[in-house]
Amino acid sequence: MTVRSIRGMNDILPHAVQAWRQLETQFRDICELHGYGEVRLPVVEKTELFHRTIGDTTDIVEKEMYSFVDKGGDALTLRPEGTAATARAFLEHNAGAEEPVTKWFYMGSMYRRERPARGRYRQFHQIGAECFGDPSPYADAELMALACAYLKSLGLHQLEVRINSLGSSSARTAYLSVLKEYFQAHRGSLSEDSLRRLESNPMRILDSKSPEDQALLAQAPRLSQYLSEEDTDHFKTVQSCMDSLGLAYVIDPHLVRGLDYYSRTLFEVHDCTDALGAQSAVCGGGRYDGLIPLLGGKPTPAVGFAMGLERLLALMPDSPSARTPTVFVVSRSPSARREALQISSNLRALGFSVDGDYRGTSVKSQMRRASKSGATWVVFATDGDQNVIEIKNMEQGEQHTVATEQLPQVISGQRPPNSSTE
RNA sequence: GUGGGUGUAGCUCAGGUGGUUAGAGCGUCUGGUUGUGGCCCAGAAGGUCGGGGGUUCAAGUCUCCUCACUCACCCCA
Repeated sequence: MTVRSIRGMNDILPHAVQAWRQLETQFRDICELHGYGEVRLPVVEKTELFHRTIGDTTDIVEKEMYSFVDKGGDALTLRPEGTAATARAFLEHNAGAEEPVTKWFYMGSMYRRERPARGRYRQFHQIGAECFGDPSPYADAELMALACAYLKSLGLHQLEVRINSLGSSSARTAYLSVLKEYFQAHRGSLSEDSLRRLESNPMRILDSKSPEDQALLAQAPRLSQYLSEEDTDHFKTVQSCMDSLGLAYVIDPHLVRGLDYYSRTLFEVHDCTDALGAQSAVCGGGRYDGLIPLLGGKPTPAVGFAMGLERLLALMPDSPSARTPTVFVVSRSPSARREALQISSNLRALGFSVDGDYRGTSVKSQMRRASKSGATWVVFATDGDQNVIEIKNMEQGEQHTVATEQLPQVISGQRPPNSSTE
């Protein structure tokens, strides 16, 4: 048996990389338009970082992390997400002391030992943006605007932005106990999954898909009733900002997060087509004013989001591979291959993209490859006179003999080929 | 993690009730007259039928296990 790649960890071949690059460069551009700077952080962190930020009871930490002990005895983990490390770096470099507001973005591979499915892999790629130091609702709105601008720039339109507010941690604690009480009182009619969630993560019951739970959910106490006046004002301002920016959204009272450090604004962007199946969320984010203190920093407001590139990719129309040379060098005979190599090298030094075929196959075969490559010019290499050279325009089918020294100008279109042999 | 579906050439797929050298299209390669592409034509290469056990005179076809992919759930972005 030949060695195969790890389950859930995929190769990305040249024809696909084109689309990946588009996703990445587009994100860089949009982030920089919004005043965000790129950070590049390690793929491996101390396991403790994720225990402290994500929490010990979540599925991610409990059973999905790639954790190991290295030869020095340190407990390390392949990062399962990007926010924890970004916050760690923010604190480690004391970035908050240099500037009042720190706006960073990142892109990279993340690792989670989940069961692979469409749009979900064990090595997957996320892009994300985090803003530290600004508690205002305007920061939330700007961040969502960034996310929307990015998705729009990719040509994705069938999307829905869902927002909700979790309120401050005190409001949420109060709500949580009421909610727990409510579900306890009706535990007989809860689905099996939700019964489990009642112990591990009661808020999660709110976004249960089980039909058995729906009736109960409709009557469940609303988080919005437990928000403080400041929380409510904050959320209202977020909404009015979205309105004035012309960004459509729906308020989803059942939108929740399992993690404790989230506060106030929460948002997700979902795909409305069925292209992703059950994995319809393409972007998730929100405010996490409680995160930095978990890492030992002083209270620092923060908002951020992350998107999975595999899911975005699944929504993108197929783009043609763009590895198209402008010149294809054809060797008239096997002995002309040395000259073909020389011509290619000279043209490449001038910045032309050049391909060729040195296998010594027939001219016909080389021409077929030249045609398939999409090159606009074929240059014929021969053993003979090196002062002139024959070239063929593959779009018009015209063949010309030009002085070798004029070749660069002709193929770049700066000088018309003067003589024609066909 | 739970439950379903699928797994045959590089790719997309055919291969009723088990029976001789496993097929097609696309792609690749070589040709179709003396050195030149895209269309067309011909030929060739390429498969231990995901892997391993079992039943059988005989298994791509039945059975068990295993691996991979995929869908739903779970979880998440």
